[in-house]
Amino acid sequence: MIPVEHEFCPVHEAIQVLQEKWVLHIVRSLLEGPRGFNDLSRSVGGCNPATLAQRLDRLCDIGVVHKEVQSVMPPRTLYDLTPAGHELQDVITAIDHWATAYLRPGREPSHPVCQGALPDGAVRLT
Amino acid sequence: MIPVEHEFCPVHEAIQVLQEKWVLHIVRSLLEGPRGFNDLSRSVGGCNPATLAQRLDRLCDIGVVHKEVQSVMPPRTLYDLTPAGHELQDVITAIDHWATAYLRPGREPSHPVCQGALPDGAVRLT
DNA sequence: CCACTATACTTGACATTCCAAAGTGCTTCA
DNA sequence: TGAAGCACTTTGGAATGTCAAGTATAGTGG
Repeated sequence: MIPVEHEFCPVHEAIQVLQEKWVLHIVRSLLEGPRGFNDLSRSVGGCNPATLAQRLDRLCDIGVVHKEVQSVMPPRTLYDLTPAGHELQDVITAIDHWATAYLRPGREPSHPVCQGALPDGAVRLT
Repeated sequence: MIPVEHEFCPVHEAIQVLQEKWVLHIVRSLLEGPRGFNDLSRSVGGCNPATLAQRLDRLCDIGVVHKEVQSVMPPRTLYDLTPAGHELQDVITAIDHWATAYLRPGREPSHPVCQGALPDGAVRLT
């Protein structure tokens, strides 16, 4: 049940964090292993560095991501998930299951090529 | 594993949809049962009508939400989840588990009042 | 019967957020 | 020697989200 206004609701807070643009993508990438900034940027796909830096800062503050600066000049940094971050695996997995079951590409998906059979009630993207 | 660029990745698409502002909140509200527009707006909490209308349109197109207009004037509408929408319960549940385990309110959370014990690696909001 | 609330939105002006592009100083590889 | 990679930051414009007000009609309380 959703708590009434003015009560603290963990789920509400979690959604606030996870719905920020790129956050889920970032977590998903980091679940595959620690990465540097540019590497992460590529594997996330399409996030500009300004936004990415801001998201990473936030995720550090929150305690989901750990940032390890190996050298400042030349710059070399590693971003990794904290234990709390790793626990988001279940969320990503749930999304994965839902997506593969119900998501179909529309006429012009952002990342073309598709395969697999579609179940009843499949969903089309636009 | 995250597919390489230019391949269709259902998870990527799902994240794109779910990360849109208010979408997860909307789904969460509708999981509790069908609602009218204003009612939904209240239970979502803080989403303005313009954005809400747009999100609902999108979710309809995608096939996650069903809109039933009962009367146009005076206006009376019901929004409900489709079967595909209901399957998002698992995603919300996963977020719920993570949130209650790892999310702590910071010094000034948006919805105050908190309770429960905090595990190792708990996360603080800002 | 009259004021008041509620419904589902839309509109237009404003605020916030996001993005693409370019640049930084230094190292490594060709 | 020169090009590319690293981790970002800065900048101005573009997209996105928000706020307030307004619409036509029915139901409710006094």
